[in-house]
Amino acid sequence: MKIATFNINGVKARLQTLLDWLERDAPDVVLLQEIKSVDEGFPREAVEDLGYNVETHGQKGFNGVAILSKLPLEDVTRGLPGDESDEQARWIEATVVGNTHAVRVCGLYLPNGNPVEFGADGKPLATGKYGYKLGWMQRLADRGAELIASEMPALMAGDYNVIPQAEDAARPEAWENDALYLYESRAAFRRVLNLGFTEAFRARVRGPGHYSFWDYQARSWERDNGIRIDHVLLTPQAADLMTDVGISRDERGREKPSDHVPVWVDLAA
DNA sequence: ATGTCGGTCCATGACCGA
Repeated sequence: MKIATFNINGVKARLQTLLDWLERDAPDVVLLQEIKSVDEGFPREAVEDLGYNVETHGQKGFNGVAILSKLPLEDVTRGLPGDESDEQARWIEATVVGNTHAVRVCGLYLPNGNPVEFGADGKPLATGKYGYKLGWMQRLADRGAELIASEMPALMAGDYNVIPQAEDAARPEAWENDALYLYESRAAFRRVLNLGFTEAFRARVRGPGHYSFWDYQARSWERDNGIRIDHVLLTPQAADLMTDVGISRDERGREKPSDHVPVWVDLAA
């Protein structure tokens, strides 16, 4: 069961790019972020024609997540629990019924968190967009703890908007005061890992030079000025099933690319 | 280099978010 996460930066503007990739790569399950579309606007038929079931959690203009699956989906839920007042569409989960296992998959688009406000002491304040990010990450940890406790094969994958370590940025010094790399963001990410999750890519690959995002600006792709912010976190029962993992870097060099590329895992499920 | 995209809207470019 090949499961990929992909921030496509607008499903309508990226439809041909998405369809070409789906045909070429044939993932069984796709967790999409930043569809930037309401549910009714999602190009459902074009994706269904390639053999996918489609479940969306859309929002007008911004955010929006979706699950595409060649395998049956059950028990779909939308929205990250823990704050009824949160109206941003950043979380969707479902159970994928595989040949040998059922896998709970959670697709997430973690808040960017910029701009950050700093206090007189120079320390970041947990206010505004950065406060929303940190609060969202606490709710993520709460949901993650439930998944760990379930003792089921499960994963949480998506655009985490967190650079976990210096080696995950071509120029870490450029991100020092950015919400993607501030200590509190990385600490919150590590708290989620410490619940018992395996970060799929780093379970297999070490060292610098592995990125999942290159900004459209300043010739970032041409200079390989990237960051690794799209991650797949596996419960122990899912990690035991992992047979392969990768980042589809080449997608960034194609026609009309997203600024992110797919990150994928293969599970023996 | 305030650099590039995608989306929205009382649009024909300004703004917002990333």
